[in-house]
Amino acid sequence: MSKLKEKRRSQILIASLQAIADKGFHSLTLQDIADYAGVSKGVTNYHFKNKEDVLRHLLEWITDKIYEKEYNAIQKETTAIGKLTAYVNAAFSTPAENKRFFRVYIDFLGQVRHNSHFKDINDKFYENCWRIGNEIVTLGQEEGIFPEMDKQKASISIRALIDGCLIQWLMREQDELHEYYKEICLETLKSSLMNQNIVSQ
Amino acid sequence: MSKLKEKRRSQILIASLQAIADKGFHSLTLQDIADYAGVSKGVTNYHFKNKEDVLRHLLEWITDKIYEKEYNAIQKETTAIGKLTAYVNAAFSTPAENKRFFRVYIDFLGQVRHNSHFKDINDKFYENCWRIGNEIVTLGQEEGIFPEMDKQKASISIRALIDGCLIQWLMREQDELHEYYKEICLETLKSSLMNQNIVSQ
Amino acid sequence: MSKLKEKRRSQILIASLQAIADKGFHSLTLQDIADYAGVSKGVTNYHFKNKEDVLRHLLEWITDKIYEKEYNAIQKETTAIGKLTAYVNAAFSTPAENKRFFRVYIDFLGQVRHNSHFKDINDKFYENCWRIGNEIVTLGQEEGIFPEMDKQKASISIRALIDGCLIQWLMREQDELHEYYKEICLETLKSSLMNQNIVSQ
Amino acid sequence: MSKLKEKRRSQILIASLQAIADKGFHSLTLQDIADYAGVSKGVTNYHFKNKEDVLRHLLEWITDKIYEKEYNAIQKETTAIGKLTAYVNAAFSTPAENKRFFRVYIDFLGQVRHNSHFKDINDKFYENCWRIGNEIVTLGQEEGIFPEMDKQKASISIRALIDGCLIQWLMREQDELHEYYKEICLETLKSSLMNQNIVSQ
DNA sequence: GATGAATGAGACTTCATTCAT
DNA sequence: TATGAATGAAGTCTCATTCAT
Repeated sequence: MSKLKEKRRSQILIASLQAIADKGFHSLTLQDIADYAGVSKGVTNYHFKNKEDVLRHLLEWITDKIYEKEYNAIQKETTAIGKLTAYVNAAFSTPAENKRFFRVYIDFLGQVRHNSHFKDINDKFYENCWRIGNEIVTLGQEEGIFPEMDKQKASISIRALIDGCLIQWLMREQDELHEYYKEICLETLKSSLMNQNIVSQ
Repeated sequence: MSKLKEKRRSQILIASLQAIADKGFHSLTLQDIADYAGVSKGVTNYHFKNKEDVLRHLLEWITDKIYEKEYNAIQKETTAIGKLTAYVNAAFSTPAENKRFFRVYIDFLGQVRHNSHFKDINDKFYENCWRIGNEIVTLGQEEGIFPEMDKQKASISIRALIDGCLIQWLMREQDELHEYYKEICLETLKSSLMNQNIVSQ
Repeated sequence: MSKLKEKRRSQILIASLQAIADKGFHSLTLQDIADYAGVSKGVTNYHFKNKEDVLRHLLEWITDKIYEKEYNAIQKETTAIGKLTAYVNAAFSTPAENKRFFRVYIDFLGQVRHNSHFKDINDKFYENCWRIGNEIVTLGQEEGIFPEMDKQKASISIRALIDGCLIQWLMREQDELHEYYKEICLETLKSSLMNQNIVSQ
Repeated sequence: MSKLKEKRRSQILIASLQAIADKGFHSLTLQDIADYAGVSKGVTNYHFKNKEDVLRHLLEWITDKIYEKEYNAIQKETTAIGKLTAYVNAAFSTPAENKRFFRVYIDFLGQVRHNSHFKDINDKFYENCWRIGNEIVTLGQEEGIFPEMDKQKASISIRALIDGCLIQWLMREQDELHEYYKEICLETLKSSLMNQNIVSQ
C-alpha cells in the first residue's frame, strides 16, 4: 500500500475517533467521518471495505496506542513500585485523553459480542496488559516486596481494577475526580499486591 | 396507574431485557419488543412515551434488581468476610445471569453520556453499591480485621474491581472462567482490605 | 395472509409492472413503485421482503397470466388447427399488451442466470407452454392432419418460434408489423407441423 | 486513429465481453472492464466517451462477428440444405460460445427500447440475418426443393426460430441439451421450408 | 497516454412513530 | 385499549465520471 493511501487511512481513523468522541459510537455516520476528515462522502468506502472495517481498524489502533503508551511508561522505571505507579499514571493520563479514548473503548466493548474481530483485538489488548502486569509482579517478587502469588491472577486483577476505576470515573462525569480515582486505583493495587498475610489463602 | 397497566409495562420491560440480551442493545427495535412480549407493534408506544422511555425504565429496573439481590445477600451474613464473600457471590451469580444483565448494562454505560436520565440512574446505582461497600468495611473495622482506611475510597474500589472483573470475564466469552474471575475478585478484595501495612500510606 | 394485505401486494405488483413497462426493468426503483402505487416509499419493503422479492412475484404473476390466457384460448377450440390458431392469437394479443408484458419478460430472461428463483419460475412457464403444444400436436395426430413426430420436440419448437417472433417484432418497434409477424408465426407453425414428407428424416 | 489506439479499444471491448459474460450486463462496472483489460480505471473513459459508448461498440462488434461467422459458414456450401445446415451449425456453435455471446445479446435486447443506437445496430443485424435466409430460400427454390413462398416471411421466421431456440436452450441451463435444440431447430426449419402443401395458404 | 484518488448522486433498506380502525 | 398498515427520515453503499499528477 502506498504511503499516500496509508496516510489517508490514518486520517480517516483519526477523524472517526474524534467524531465518535464528540457524537458517540452509535450515531457515527459515514457522513460524519467525511465531515471530520474534510473530504467527501464516498471517501471512507473508497479506503475501507465498509464502516465496520473502519471501526475494526480504529479499535486496533486505539488499543495498540494505549498499550504502547503504558508499556513505554513502565520501561522508564526500574523498581516494581515505580513501574506500578507509572502504569497507573499512564492509564490515567489526563481527563481529556481518558474521555477521548475510554468512551470509545466502552462502546467497542458493547460490540465485542456481535463482532468476533472486535473480540480478537480486545483479547490481544488484554494479553498485552497482562504482560505488563506480569512484568511488574515478577520484579516486585524479585525485589522481595511482593509475596508469592499467582502472577496470572494478579495481572488479571490489575487490569480489571484499572478498567473498573476508569469506567466508574468516566460515568460520573466529574473531571475533578480524576486524580482521586487514580489514587484509589494505585493504593488499592499496592495494598493488594504487597499484602503478606492474605497470600496464603 | 391501574394494575393492568402496570403489568403491561412490566411485561414490556422483561421482553426488552430478553430481546437485548439476545440481539443487542443497538439492534433492538420496537418490533423486537413487541415480538418478545407477544403483543402488537403499537403497544410499546401506547404504554411508554417512546423507545428511550422504555430503555430508561429498563435501566432503572435492572440496576435496582442487581442492587437488591446484592443487598439481600449481605444481610444474611453477620461477619465482614461473610458479607464480602456474599457480595462477590451475588455479583457473580451465574454465567447465564451475568451475561444476561451485564451485557445490557455495558451498553447502557455507553449511553450514559448521551442521556442524563441514564446517568442519574447509574449514579444512584453506584451510591447503592458504595453503601454496601461501606457497610462491609465498617463492620470489618469494628471486628478489627480491617485496618483504618478511607471508607469511601474503599467502597469505590470494591465496586470498581467487581465491575472490572465482570467486564473482563464477559469480554473473554469463556463461561468456564467465571469461577476463576470470582476467585480473583474476592481474593484481591480481601488482600487489599486486610492489608495492615499499606494502610498507613 | 389477510385479504387487505393480499390486495396491497397485488396493487404493488401491478404498479411495478406498469413502472417497468414505462421506465424499464433496470431503472426501476422502489420510489417508482411507490409513485405508481400512489403510496409512500416504505410500503414496498413493508409488504415484500425486498425489491428482488417483488420482482420474483411479478415474474410469477405475468408468466401465470400469459399461460392462463393461452390455455383458456385453446380450450375454446375443438380442432388442432383451431387450437393452434387460438394459441398464436392469444400469444399475439395486441401490440400494446405484447409490449407491456414481453418487454418485462425479456428483462427477466436476462436475469435468469443470476437468480435461480427466476429460472425456476421460467422453467415452470416453459413446461406449461409445452403442455399446450403437446395438446395441440396430440389432437392433430388424432385428426390425422399432423404426421407422426416427436411431440416434445414439436412442443419446444412451437414455443421457440412464438417467442422468437414476438421478440423480433418487439425489437423492430413497428406496431403495424404485429399482424404480419403473427401470420408468419402461424404459417410457419402450420407448415412445419403438417409436413408429410420431412417427417421421415 | 492510431494503430495503438485502435488496439486499446479492441482490448477494452474484449475485456467488456468477458466481464459481462462472467458477471452480467447490469452489474458490469468500469472497474470490471479495467480489471479484465488489465489496465487502470480511467482508461475506458479515455478511449470511449462513456460507458454507454463502450456497450454500443460492443454490441456492434458481437453482432458483426456472429453475422460474419454465419455468413462465412454458408458460403462454403453449395446446396440449399447444405447452407441451411451450415447456418444452424454456425448459430449453434458450441455451448460455451453460445453462452458467451447470447447471454450478452439478450441483455442488449432488453436495452434496445432505451437506446436507439442499440436498436439501429440490432436492426442492421436482423437485416444481415434475413439476407442469409433469403440466400438460402432463393437457392432452395432454384433447386426446386423449396416451394414458392414469401422470401421475406421465410427469412424472418428462420431467424426467429434460431433465436427462439437458442434463448430457450440458454434459459434451461443444461449444456447437454445443446445438440438436441440444434436438431429441433434444423428439423423444424427443413420441415417448414420444404412443405409442398401448406405453401398455398 | 495513463493513472487512480476523489466526488457526490442516487439506490436500497431499516425502523421509530403516527393514526385510522 | 389495542392493532398493524403506512410514512418518510436517515443510514450505508455503489459507481460513473472527473481531474490532478
